Amino acid sequence: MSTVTKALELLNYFSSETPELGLSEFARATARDKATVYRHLSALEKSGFIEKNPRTSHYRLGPAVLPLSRLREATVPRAVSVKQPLAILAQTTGETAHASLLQGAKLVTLARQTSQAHSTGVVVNEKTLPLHASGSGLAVLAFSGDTLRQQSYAPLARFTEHTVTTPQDLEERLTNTRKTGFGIANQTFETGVHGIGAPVFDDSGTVAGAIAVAAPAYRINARLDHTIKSQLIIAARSITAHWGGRVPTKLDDVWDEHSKAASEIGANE
Amino acid sequence: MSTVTKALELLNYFSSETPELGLSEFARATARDKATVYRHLSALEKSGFIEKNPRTSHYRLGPAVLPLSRLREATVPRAVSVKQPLAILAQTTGETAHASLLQGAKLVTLARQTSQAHSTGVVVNEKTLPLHASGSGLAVLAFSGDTLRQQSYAPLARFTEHTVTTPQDLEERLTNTRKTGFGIANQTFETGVHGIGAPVFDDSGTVAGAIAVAAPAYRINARLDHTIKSQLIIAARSITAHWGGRVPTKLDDVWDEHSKAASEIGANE
DNA sequence: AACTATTGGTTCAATAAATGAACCAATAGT
DNA sequence: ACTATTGGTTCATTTATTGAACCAATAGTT
Repeated sequence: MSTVTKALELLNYFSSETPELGLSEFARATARDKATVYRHLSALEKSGFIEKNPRTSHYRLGPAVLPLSRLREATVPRAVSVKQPLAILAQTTGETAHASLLQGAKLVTLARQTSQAHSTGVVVNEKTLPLHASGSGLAVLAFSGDTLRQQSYAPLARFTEHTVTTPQDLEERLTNTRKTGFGIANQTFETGVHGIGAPVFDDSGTVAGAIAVAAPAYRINARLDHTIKSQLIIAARSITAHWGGRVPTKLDDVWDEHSKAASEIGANE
Repeated sequence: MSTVTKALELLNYFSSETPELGLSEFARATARDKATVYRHLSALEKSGFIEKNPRTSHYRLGPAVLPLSRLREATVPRAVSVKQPLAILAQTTGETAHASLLQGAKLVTLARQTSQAHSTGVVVNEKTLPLHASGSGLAVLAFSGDTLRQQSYAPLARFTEHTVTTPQDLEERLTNTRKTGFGIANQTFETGVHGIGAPVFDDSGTVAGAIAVAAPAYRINARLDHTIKSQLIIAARSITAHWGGRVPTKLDDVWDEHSKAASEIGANE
C-alpha cells in the first residue's frame, strides 16, 4: 500500500459522530505507529485536507475539500442531478429516499431525503452502506463485475438475525435481484427497516451507485412495495441518464416487466 | 516534500477551465517523472479522489471529495454561514460579492453572489485570487502573520498597469489596509474593476479568508464606496462570528471609526 | 505531592517504498 | 511508412518512510 493511500485512508475515520480525532486515536484506530500517523496527518494538514482544532489540538477535516467538491460538481454534476429525483421519490412513497455512490468497494452516502408523510420514518445515518446487507448494496453487487463481488465476500458481517452471511445465500439474493431488478433488504441491516434499492449507472458503463427507499417493515404491503419500485425505476432511469450512463438492456426489460405487472396489481386493490 | 504532499498537489491542477488532464500533461505541468506522477495518480484514484474518464483515459476529480466536503460542512459550517451575508452584501451594494478561504498561501473562492441591480457588473471567475493584487488578498495579508507575507513577496506578478510589484509598495498598501480596515484593489488585478475586501477570522485566531465587493471602477463614488464598506463590516463581523473567530480589537476599533464617519458623509450627500 | 498513565510530538538507524531512465504497445498526424 | 505522441510498465538505484525509544506536558489517582 502506498504512503499516499495510507495517508488518505485517515480521512475515512472522520464521521459525523467523531468529527475530530487525536493523534493517538488515529494511531490506535489504524494500528500504525504514532510517528507514521503523525507524518501523514502533517502532510494532510499541509495540503489543507485536515486542520488542527487549536483548542484541543485534535484533527478535523480541513477547508481544502470544499473547493474540490465544488469543482467536482462543476465537472461531473452528480449531487445536483440526484436532488430532484430523490425529492420526488420521498414524496411519492412517503418514505425515506437515499442515494449512494460506489467508491472502491464501498457505498458512500451522496444524499438523502426524508418524508413528512408519516409521524415515524426511517433515518439513514450511515455514511457507508454494507454491500451484502442493504438494498442499495445488493442492487450494486448484482450488476457489478466479479472483482467487486469477490471483494465483498471477504467479511460478511452480521447486523441482524436476517443478515445473509454465507456467499451461497448472497449469490441467491443477487440472482433474485437480477431477476426482479431490485435489491431487497428486509431487516438484514437494521431490525424493523425494509430497504428496496435500484442500481444507477454512469458514463463508465458500469454501476456507479444506487438509490433506495427505506421504510418501517410494518408499513410494507403490496401497494407500497409497488409504489416504491415504480418510483425507483423512474428515479434510477433519470439519474442514470444525467450521469451519462445507460441502463443495461436486460435490466431495462425487467423494469419494463414490472411496470406492466403494475397495472394489474393496481386494479386488484 | 513528502510523497503525500506531492500527490495531493496534483489536485490543484484541476480547474473549471481544465477539469481533465492526461498523464503526460500532469508530468509536464509538475516537471516530475511520468512514472512518479503515474503512481501518485493511481494512489489518488484508488482513494477515489480522482477518476479516469473511460473515454479519454484522462483524469478528473473523483467522487471521494463529495462526502468529505459534506462532512466538513457538518463539522465546521463555512459555506453555509457565508451564504446569507453574501446575499445581503450583493443586494445592498448592487454589486458582486465574493467570499474566499485562505488555504496555505492561496486565496480560494468559497462562494460568490452577483446582483441584478445593474445591467452590467463584475463577474468573478477566478478560482484563486492573488494576495497582492486583490482587495481580499490585501485584507488577508494585512492581518496575517509574517510568514505568509514573506511568502507572498516572492513573485509579485503584474496584472495591470496599476498592480503593485515591489515589496515596498505592497507594504505601503498593507499599512493603509490596517489603517482603514479594508483592502483596496483599484484596477490592480483587472482593468476597470475596483475591489474592496475585508478579512474574516476563524477559531484559530488568525485570518481565515476574506469577503469582497467588486464593482466597475466607473461606478465607484463616495456614496457607493461608503455603502460597500459599511456592508462589508456587517458581513465580515457576522461571518467571523459564525466561523468561531474574533475580530482583532484594533480592527474592530477601525471599523467602528468608519461607521461613525459614515453618518457625516451620508449627511453631506 | 508524588505517582501513573495519558497526551502530542521528535529523533535516528534500519528498511521499505519512491524514483526515473529506458522500455512497451497503441494511437494520431504527416 | 514514418514520426511523435499518448498511457502505462519495469527494475536497479536512491531516497523518503518507518518505528522503537525518547521527550515534555497534562490529567487522573493515590
